[in-house]
Amino acid sequence: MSAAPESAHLFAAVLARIRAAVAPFVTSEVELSRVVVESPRDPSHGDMATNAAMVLAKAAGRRPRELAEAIAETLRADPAIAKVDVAGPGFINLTLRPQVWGEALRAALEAGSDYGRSDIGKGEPVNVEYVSANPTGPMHVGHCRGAVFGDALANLLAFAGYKVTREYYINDAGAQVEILARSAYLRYREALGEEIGPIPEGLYPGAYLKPVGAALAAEYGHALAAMPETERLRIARETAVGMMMDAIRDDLAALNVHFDVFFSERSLTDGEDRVAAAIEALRRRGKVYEGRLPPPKSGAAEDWEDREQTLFRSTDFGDDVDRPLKKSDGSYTYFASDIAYHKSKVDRGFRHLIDVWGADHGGYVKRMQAAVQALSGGTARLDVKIVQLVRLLRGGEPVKMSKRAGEFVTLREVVDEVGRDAVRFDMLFRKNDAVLDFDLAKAIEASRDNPVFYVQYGHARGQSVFRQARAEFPDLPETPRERVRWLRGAPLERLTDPAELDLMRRIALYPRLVEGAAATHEPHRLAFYLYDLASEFHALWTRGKDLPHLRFIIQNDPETTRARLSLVQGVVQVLASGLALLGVSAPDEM
RNA sequence: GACCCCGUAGCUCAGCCGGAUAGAGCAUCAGCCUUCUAAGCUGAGGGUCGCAGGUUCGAAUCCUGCCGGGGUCGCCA
Repeated sequence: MSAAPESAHLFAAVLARIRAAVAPFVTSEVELSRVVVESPRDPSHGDMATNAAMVLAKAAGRRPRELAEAIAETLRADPAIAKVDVAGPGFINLTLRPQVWGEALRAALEAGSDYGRSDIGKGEPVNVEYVSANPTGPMHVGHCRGAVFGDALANLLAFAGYKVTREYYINDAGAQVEILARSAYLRYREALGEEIGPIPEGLYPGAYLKPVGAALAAEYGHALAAMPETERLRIARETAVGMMMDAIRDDLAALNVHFDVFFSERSLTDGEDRVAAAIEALRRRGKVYEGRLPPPKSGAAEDWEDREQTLFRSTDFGDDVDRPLKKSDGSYTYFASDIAYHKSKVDRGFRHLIDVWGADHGGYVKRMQAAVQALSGGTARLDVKIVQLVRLLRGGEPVKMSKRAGEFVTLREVVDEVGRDAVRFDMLFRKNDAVLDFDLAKAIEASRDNPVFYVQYGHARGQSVFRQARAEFPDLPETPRERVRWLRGAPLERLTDPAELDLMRRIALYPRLVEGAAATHEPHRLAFYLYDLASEFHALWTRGKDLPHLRFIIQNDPETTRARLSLVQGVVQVLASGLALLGVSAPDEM
């Protein structure tokens, strides 16, 4: 960054300089990792500030302010830094030379759609498992948030240099799928003309199984009914699961969500018993034993039966009680299957595991993390992201859903009504672990109230400036890459208005923001950043109304115009990049 | 009974690995349209960061306890 930053990542470049400057005072890497560089809230504190002196003071055995002065002295020699101040308890405030912001913008433009990409993941494999909805019916609106969250997180991680596998766990074993099979078989009889009457209690009543029955009838005619029960239920089950998964895949595609791997629970026990193998592996590590559990503390425990059972020692890893691996009938618990499934992830070489779960599974986090820790000998880490409940509203009023009557709003209905972009952005415009109100009426509103519109409109507005500019400069190219070439050499030092500098700073922040969002597994940060960026752009745009000299296109001043267009291009580019990571389109006009 | 999440302006929410005087939108009030999309923008008022301790140069942020709201618990997936 002597004159021009070698890295497009301005913050990383400055941090590297600070680290170099503090190197003589550092005694351990731990301290160094606490040194951060940030942009201060108060502009009078300069462009960037670091806590280095305060963090290192104790270990260096010097007073913070004194240490700060010493570090400041080194930094003053830096050609990219115009001014260094020591303030408050020991902050080191840096004012960068003005052209640094222009250089950062230039670097952003040259990087194009790769701006913000990083290699903090170092190509390491990371497995992101999300949705994993039971294949017993269509996706409902509750699945949206996890789907969108997982997808955006996977995008972010890939952009941050991880090798991402997007995975869906199909619960195609167990009691629910047996019910599905029976329900499908009933629909098959119905398709053959039999009068089946009301669907019996305990079976799935949904009409969505009628096509499954019809398909079975079309393929097997009356032959299916003549088969032994286990055989015909197997066929009914496989057909039903297959058709449900096709429907789920279609629904997910409507949301622009796609997976690399669909992992079948049944496959764990189909050939060799991999659940048994997983339990055995844990037993070898001394984490499985036969024992008794205390009775449950709450609820109606009338069917509680004190017996010896196979238990996983999850309390060794901070869980409250040890967890059963087998039911009283000898079959595996869901947890046991899940252990085998996560063992598969570890065995496939993943050390970074991320599971996206609904809030109702919150109680399972500890035991699953315990299992992964035990399975991997502590080498793999499982981060479980809980997505909280979504409350579906229309104009502020809750949308009525009656589970008993089988009336639930499907994912497809919501996407069809408000569009994929609104669903995705709104679901991400909130921390994952806080409940979210999703208002169908607001989601399609074209106003500042509606964040997705506001951000997309920022992009469209930027593009419209270029359409307008083409009237003035007929040779202005359309594609981003050629546009950047056309803008090369523009006098960016003419961008001096506070609103322009704000935007340049915001653009320079993008790579750091992406890294942070990826590292903390928090896509919502990106959504908020884009909102802020769009807001600053709208503000600048409108200033041109009052102050014509601030307009992007200046009639007889092609060079200033090129500088301004460079800024607009930066905005457009970052908005497009960020929206793409969130899986939201960036329209050229609205 | 235990565990998880939440508690920040009247409302909805941000607050990055602890940083300097806690931010935005809505709502309220006062303004801005012969001009690149007013589908927008500018400004003002408004907060004991649930409460009480602790950790330290420094706490909305970390720890402990309480209060309030939501969720989960069992060989159900």
